[in-house]
Amino acid sequence: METAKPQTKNSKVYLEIVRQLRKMITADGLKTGDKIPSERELTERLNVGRSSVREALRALELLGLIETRRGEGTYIRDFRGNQLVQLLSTFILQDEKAKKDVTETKYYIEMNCLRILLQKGIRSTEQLYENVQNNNIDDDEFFYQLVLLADNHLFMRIWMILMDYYNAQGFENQGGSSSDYLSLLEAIDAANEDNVIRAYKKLRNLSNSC
Amino acid sequence: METAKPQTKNSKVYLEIVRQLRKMITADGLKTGDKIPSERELTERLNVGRSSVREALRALELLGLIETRRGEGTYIRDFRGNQLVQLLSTFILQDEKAKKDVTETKYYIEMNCLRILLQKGIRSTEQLYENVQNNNIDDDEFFYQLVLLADNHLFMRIWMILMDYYNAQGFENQGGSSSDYLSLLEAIDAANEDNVIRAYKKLRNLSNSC
DNA sequence: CTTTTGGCGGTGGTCAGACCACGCTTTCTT
DNA sequence: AAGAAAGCGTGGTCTGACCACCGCCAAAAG
Repeated sequence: METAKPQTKNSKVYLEIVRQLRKMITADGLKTGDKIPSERELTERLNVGRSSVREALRALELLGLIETRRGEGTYIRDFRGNQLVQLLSTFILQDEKAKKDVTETKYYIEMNCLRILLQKGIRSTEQLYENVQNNNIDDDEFFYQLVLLADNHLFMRIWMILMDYYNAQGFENQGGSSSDYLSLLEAIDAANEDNVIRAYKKLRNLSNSC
Repeated sequence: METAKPQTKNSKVYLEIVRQLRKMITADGLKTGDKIPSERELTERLNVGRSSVREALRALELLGLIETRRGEGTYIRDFRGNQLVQLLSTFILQDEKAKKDVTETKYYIEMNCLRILLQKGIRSTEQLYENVQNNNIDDDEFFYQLVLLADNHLFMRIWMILMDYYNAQGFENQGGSSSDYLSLLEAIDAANEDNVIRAYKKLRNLSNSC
């Protein structure tokens, strides 16, 4: 019989349940879309009250990590941090410094991915060129593709979160002209790091220093 | 009498409470550190059950937006845009591929911070030189100081998480000789980006490409 | 008088039980 | 066989109870 009673006096039951849940997920190899045990079953298995189980589940739900369907059950969700970010940004993202950090971080992550592309010898895709040439450019989509190409799951996750934050702040639309995007793609395929960074900075209207 | 009963059939009470809470905070101009009404008072004011209030509060707590102190109350928390990353990462970093990404990401983040230092014209501290000269070098501590200098809270959080994972995975010991660290510091103070990156890569035993 | 201490009220933490709303499956009716 | 109804399991919500903890203040001790 496992129990989710907190080991230390400070920790709370619902946090312990979150941990147990995570453990359970990895142990059973549960994936996106899979069902997790019902609230009442968790209550029994973890030997805690149902309200505590619900506190844990509601918290995870607000985070977008799980999804609950009344009358059916609770399922693991594909995280696309939407609601969460909107919530957070309107809530506490008043801090000006935090906003700057978001922008700065997003830009640096994007540059990282560009550098990774060069290092790994990855080239742009036809798709990207087509969108640029058709003047059909969505900045988020454009960089989503690039970050995806970099093939670093972690950067992808971080970037998506930052993108959501960035957009949630109601900034004026980013990005430059389609020629800027084209220059970037060409620099990538030419495998010239300096030009890539230069093109990126022009696209983002960043100063040339550094 | 206001009520937090969901307007539509789909929404849940605890989500409505979150919204009301947000409204309440902006309306009353509450800031970081301020106290919000007690659970029982919210129960009355919003005309809902206490368990629903708690579900909302627990969710916000897990998000790091509020802080609860038993016997005292619930307070708005100093939120610097990232508790989020902390939590998400523990859920995201499960698959094997991600582990390889950890190293790559950590290194890139560190390089980002170095570049930020140059761009912002920040120099190394005496402390850093002393530690290096005394041969008293802890790699984590060394880069912690540098990342701190970069003054980007988001990068700091991400880096700390990555550091934890990196160390937890029992990777071979990082870091080079003290002369490598010294070269890096000198390159920073010379504000020469190429040399900084070169010094960093030597320190980390990375290839020169890219 | 000052200091200590004990109790009281308020707060969060947890549990148990009850009831409702909903989706699905099975069974019964037609 | 097709449709309708009942039953079961699930999440959603509320209530009331009890505990642990904190801060305050009056009463007791010095």
